[in-house]
Amino acid sequence: MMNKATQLITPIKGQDHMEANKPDTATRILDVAERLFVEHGFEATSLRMITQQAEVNLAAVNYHFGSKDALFESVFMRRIGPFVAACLAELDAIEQPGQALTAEALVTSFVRPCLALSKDPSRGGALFVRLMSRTLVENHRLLREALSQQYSVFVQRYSIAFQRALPQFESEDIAWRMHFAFTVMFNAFAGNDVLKIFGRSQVVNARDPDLIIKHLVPFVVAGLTAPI
Amino acid sequence: MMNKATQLITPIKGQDHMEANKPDTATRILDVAERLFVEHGFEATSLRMITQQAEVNLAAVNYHFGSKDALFESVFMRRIGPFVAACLAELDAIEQPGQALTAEALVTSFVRPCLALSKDPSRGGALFVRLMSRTLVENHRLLREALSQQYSVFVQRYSIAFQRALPQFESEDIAWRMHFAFTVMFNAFAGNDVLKIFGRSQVVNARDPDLIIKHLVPFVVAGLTAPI
DNA sequence: ATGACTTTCGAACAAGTGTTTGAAACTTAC
DNA sequence: GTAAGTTTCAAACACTTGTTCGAAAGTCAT
Repeated sequence: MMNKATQLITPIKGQDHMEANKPDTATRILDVAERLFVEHGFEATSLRMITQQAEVNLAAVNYHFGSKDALFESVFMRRIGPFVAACLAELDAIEQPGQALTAEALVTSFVRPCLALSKDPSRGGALFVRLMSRTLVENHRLLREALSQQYSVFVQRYSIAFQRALPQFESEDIAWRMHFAFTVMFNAFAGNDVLKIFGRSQVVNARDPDLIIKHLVPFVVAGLTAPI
Repeated sequence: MMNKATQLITPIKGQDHMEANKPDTATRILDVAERLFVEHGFEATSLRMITQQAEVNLAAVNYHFGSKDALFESVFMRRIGPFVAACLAELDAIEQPGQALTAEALVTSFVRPCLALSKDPSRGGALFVRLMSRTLVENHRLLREALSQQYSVFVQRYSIAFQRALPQFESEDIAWRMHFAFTVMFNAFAGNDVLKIFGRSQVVNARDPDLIIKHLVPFVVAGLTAPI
């Protein structure tokens, strides 16, 4: 099986006869798998669905990724790194020592990468946020442990930042409000419309990124800063 | 196959030799299925897992409910009716003509049935809210259509109520805020902790109903009533 | 006790699942 | 051109899935 080193080199290889700029086999599998995992969930997506739509052989998944579980991990890991990095970069920009740190700036620092993601199909578009929201409730055994160790810096950075931005509250209260804030932000970008389950929601386009931000930021900031 | 009429009568039947007050076969299936659907999701839960834990024969599911899809619908329908009724009753109580209608009262009218549910294992406990949050992202083909027609009254009642409680806002803004409010309320009671996916969350007991309400209500009310 | 239902049970069904294998095709370097 | 290495492919693997069926067991009114 192809190892990581060769995988990083292969993009430069031959591929002379341009066939509609068809991406790598592994990339095509990742793209299709990402979409299908979001649409139908992990369990309901079969490898045959993926390989057919990706126009690759069935065995290609196990050859390139090892197993279905490992494929899911690869799908997830391809996006999470850059996303977290983008958030931390935004944090760096607003955490300048002299500058005051507001809750709104913190909310925006998370919302902006979500917006950028939603508008850039080459980076998975809005799919990744939806994938995260699915992963959240599906409670994947593999990811929970793998991620919780690796990306705890994300929560730590935001926790410290929120402590600075909301010095009037105790840390337990802040933790709860962060919990609520990230919940609503994630689900808003994922387009999970709770009210649709009870009947036609009034929100006409719950997945329009600009509209989301316009309404989302004031809501979250107000919730975060409300007096206790 | 047993029809609905007989099903309503059967609870009165024999069952003389008390066997630890074991419930009906159909009820036992519903109870186990509800728990497993929440834990593992619809697709990842096999009929054999259900029938083994319920200590019934494999064919019992198809005999009593017809199919796995129909079983899921039954699991869901058993809870949704009483829950919606409880919310509407709360609404009735606070919508007295003379009385002023506040956003906080509306939030509480939804949160109280959630709390009652969480504390009453005989009605599914917190499981049902978690089931709803799973169903929400799993986007079940069956439920979306069945529910959207039947329970549109839920959304309509709350829409009208929120229009009354927040007359200073346009209906589009209210729709968005309702969208956010119900999103965070549902996920809070479902115990979906977004931050856990990135690392250890600071919220120690995100599933304690009383703690949820204490922190949730101020957050949501502030978000709903924030000036635009 | 008889007969009519209702419910349970074990066994089997066809279809779909993730994974493996070994040979073929392709690519690359000498 | 040859050989080594990489990638694709068709076929099969063992296994699980939801569903069906007919017989056995249980229930109940007469």
